[in-house]
Amino acid sequence: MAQEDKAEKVKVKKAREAVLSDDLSSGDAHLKFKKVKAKSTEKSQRGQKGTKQHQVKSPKKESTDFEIADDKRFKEEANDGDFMPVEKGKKRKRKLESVDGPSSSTALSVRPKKKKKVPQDGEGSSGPEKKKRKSEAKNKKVKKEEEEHSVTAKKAKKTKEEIEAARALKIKKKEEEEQQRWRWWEEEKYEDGIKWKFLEHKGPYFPPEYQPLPDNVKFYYDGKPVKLSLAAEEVALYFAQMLDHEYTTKDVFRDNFFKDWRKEMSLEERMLITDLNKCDFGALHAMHREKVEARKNMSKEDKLVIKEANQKILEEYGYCTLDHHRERIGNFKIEPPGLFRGRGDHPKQGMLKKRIQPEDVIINCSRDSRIPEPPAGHSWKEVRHDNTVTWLASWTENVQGSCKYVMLNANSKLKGEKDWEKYEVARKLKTCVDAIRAQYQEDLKSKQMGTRQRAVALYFIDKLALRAGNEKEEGETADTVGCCSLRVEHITLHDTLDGEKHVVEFDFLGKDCIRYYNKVPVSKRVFKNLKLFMQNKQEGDDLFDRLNTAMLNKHLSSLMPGLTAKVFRTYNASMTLQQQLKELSNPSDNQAEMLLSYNRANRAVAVLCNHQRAPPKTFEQSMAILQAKIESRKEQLALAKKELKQAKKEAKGSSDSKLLAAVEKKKKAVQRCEEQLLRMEVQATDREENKQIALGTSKLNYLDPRISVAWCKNMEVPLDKIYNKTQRDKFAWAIDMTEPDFVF
DNA sequence: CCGCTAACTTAGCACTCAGTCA
DNA sequence: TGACTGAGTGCTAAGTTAGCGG
Repeated sequence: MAQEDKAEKVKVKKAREAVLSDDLSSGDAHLKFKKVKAKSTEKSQRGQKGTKQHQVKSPKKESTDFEIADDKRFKEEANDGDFMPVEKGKKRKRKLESVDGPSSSTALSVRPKKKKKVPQDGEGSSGPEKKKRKSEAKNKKVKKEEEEHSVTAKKAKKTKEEIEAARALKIKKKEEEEQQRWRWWEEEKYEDGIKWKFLEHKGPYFPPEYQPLPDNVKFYYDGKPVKLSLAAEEVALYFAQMLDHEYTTKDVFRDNFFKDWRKEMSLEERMLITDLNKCDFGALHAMHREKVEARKNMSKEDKLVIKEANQKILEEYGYCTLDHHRERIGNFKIEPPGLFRGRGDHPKQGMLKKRIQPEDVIINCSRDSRIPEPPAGHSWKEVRHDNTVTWLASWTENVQGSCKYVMLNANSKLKGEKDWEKYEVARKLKTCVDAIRAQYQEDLKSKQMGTRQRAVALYFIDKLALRAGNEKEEGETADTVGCCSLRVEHITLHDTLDGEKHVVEFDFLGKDCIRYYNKVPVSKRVFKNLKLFMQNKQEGDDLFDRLNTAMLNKHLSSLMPGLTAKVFRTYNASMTLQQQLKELSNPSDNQAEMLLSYNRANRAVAVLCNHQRAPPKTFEQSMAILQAKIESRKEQLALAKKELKQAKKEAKGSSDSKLLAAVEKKKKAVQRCEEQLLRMEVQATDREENKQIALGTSKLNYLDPRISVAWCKNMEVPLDKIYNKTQRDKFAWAIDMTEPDFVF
């Protein structure tokens, strides 16, 4: 009944309708004002270094282009109207905490192992396994061929045949896959809110049970060995496993861990173990390291065994049947227990993330499907049949109290359709963005403070691609902000800076504690408004005290159905890509140059969206190596030039063909050297530019794949140079439907 | 109106693996 | 031949948004 009832109650989905038709009813989001939360001010060390890319005077082409283009859009207007005074929000005092780099995570589960030893190309093997073996066999053969020059002709021929066979099989496999692909984008869409009609799966896969410590591995407290209860021992091991990591030294982490650990202890243990500093996890830690080491050094056979076992698990739990089609599940494994690692300065870091039992899990599937069996001796929390949602299983996580879901893979219909829809909404914004921009420019003069704040916020969201910025509960998460939650300490106003007028300097931690640092010249009107918003406020006060995301989004949805703050990010990202591709790519370029242009366009978007990454650990090192290569190449070039000169001198006046040939040879050597040097230098700059910019996120989430597909078609660049297999699967809909004349 | 949270997208980092290099 | 490395993949935290119920 849940299914039917809920289906009936389903409200009109604006975004969806926006895709399909133009007559849309707007949503009925409620206005809301939350109590302003106090927040901490300290900045993370993390972003400090890597923020050049956002500066106004950036030397990089891509980062300035957007701003120049933008500045044309935003015409300066004079004179401000008068309006209501600023109401000061009530704020609590903030606590000061230092922030450290992001935390990392270490999977506890056994991972698939690499498979080196390849059995004979078996006719018996099947599925993906077969393909892999074939290709591995192929590689092996190629190597062999190179190594052994003396192999008999017969043997060489056979090898070639095998390579040919492997290639043919690969192509065949590809075709098969293509034929099996569910071309859902050619089908009619379901009525609103219905996500599926039939759903069957095996339930989530649970991590293995805890294996107690062997007797010879002991935990010591205050110098004395203590045999811990199973529950306490398990949690102790979580901590011991992380001992190499920096955050086990942090007070917050240690305190949280110790508090939660004590909850798992027996009464006696709790009485005895009262000080974390007296705990010695050394033996546990050593055991863990040994295990890791042993796993690394496992024989190929054993690794293969593990790999095959994982393959089996994937086959059994990794897929579901959705409306007659087999679809891959994204995260079918229940998250293993461990210690919570938040990002940045998270107040809950170190807390125990508990083991999820089947009794915690809600299953969602068709009533008429084979209901998944809970593990032996267990039962599900609930089995429901709700086809208005896309998840197959869910549970509540204990640290933050939020829901976790098992959902489908990105290449599934459910995800693909939603993605497509997202880009269609963004494209629709294109048709009314001028009007919206004009409107908020006008709103900058409004008599209503709220309206002015909304206008300025919208200006930031549009121009700088900031996130909406929901309020967050203090003490629950790290102190990060987005547009609506900006506080006065996050911006600095400069009447003039570096020769530019009305510059706003942003410096705050955004999602994932990634620092956003940017200096932006804004219009005089925006600047004056900001000054006004900051009047009589102090650190910790909200910049937009009359605005929140609900109000903003409500307003946006009245301007265009389906429009929300994040649509601007999608829209501006995709527009930037399209623009940059047009600007940078030259049809006469070769493929390498084409790809460089694509990457640069991609990079422009990543910079706009502030997608950063930690510089690779070996970055400096590998950069030094490259630099050394460049140097040695330079020397080679100098030498080659010298030799050329010498050869010329020798050949001068002579008509000896040998000498002339030598000159030609030297000339070519110089040329080759120059080319190689240039290529290396380009590579070096490219790598340097990319040092802390992550291209993947924008490619995966913000760039309409049809732009890239059309570009590839137009420029005759093979698509797999741009998208890897996973990405091609995810964007199958776009690859299939896009014509070269596609315009975002 | 308000607070809460379900549901879904977006995000960066850790780890693996295949190919390459010394 | 082992060490190294970059691309690809997995993991799960951290956002956004809509909708519900009091």
